[in-house]
Amino acid sequence: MPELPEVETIRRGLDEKIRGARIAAVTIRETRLRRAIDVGAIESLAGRRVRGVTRRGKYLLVDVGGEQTWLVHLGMSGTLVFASRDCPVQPHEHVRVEIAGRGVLLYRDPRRFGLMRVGRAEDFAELRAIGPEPLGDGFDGETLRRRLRATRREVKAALLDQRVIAGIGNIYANEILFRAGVRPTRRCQRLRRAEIERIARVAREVLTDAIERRGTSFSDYRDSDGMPGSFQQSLAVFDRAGKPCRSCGATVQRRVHGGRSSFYCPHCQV
DNA sequence: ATATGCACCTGTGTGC
DNA sequence: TGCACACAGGTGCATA
Repeated sequence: MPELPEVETIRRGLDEKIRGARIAAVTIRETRLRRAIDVGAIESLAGRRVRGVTRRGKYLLVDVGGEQTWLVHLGMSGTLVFASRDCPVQPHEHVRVEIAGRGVLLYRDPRRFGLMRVGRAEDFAELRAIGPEPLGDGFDGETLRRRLRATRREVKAALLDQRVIAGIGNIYANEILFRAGVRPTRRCQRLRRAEIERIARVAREVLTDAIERRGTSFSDYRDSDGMPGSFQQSLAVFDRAGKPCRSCGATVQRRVHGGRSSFYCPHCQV
């Protein structure tokens, strides 16, 4: 579910709520995520103090000092919601982290595609190959061009590949390509330099706008306050098959590639 | 290298 | 109302 804007929204909320606080206790109710939770490792968070919360792609990194970091990926349906200390156990609440004097942090994940572990940040294999941050300093058309020109893949598949660029998922890949005027099926090698420049530029625009709107709550995404985002109101093509393009009125198309839906305007996107 | 299919799970919406 | 089925924001693996 959550892509870069949703994870970033959660990061900002959490950083504000738990930075500087001590972790009082950890309760694990369900270990069966995508990979089984290492109970001992997660329980070792108890007693540590939160230094800050950062993000890499769709991963959250909670620095708890002593060279240790709590790594969390929310998968498709994960949420990290901050609640009061007396909050009753919620459905699909797999992990509860008590933050001394502040409240509790609930990790909920109905589909259990998420992941969490504790270790040294530089040892996390899943972070090693992640591509550049689209909102990072120095990300531009040239950065993206270098990573796309060598491949014959369809451009949407490349944007979804976390090794090519960090944090983009199915919603934002579709929205970025719409705003850039490029069809999802275009081959990377055949893209004009100006098109790649546009993709890089609108990627930053779309992701920035979406963070301002606190993410897309197309069904069940919630931020760390349990509140939905509002970027779904700004979606141009995602989940709008059969509806008129907001720009030209042509009918938005849906196609499936590699098991994932692509949405595009046949008139606005070339 | 790349494409495809599937697997991991639960929940929701749709059509019959 | 019940049931079957399609589909969902992610990732990783096996296979061709």
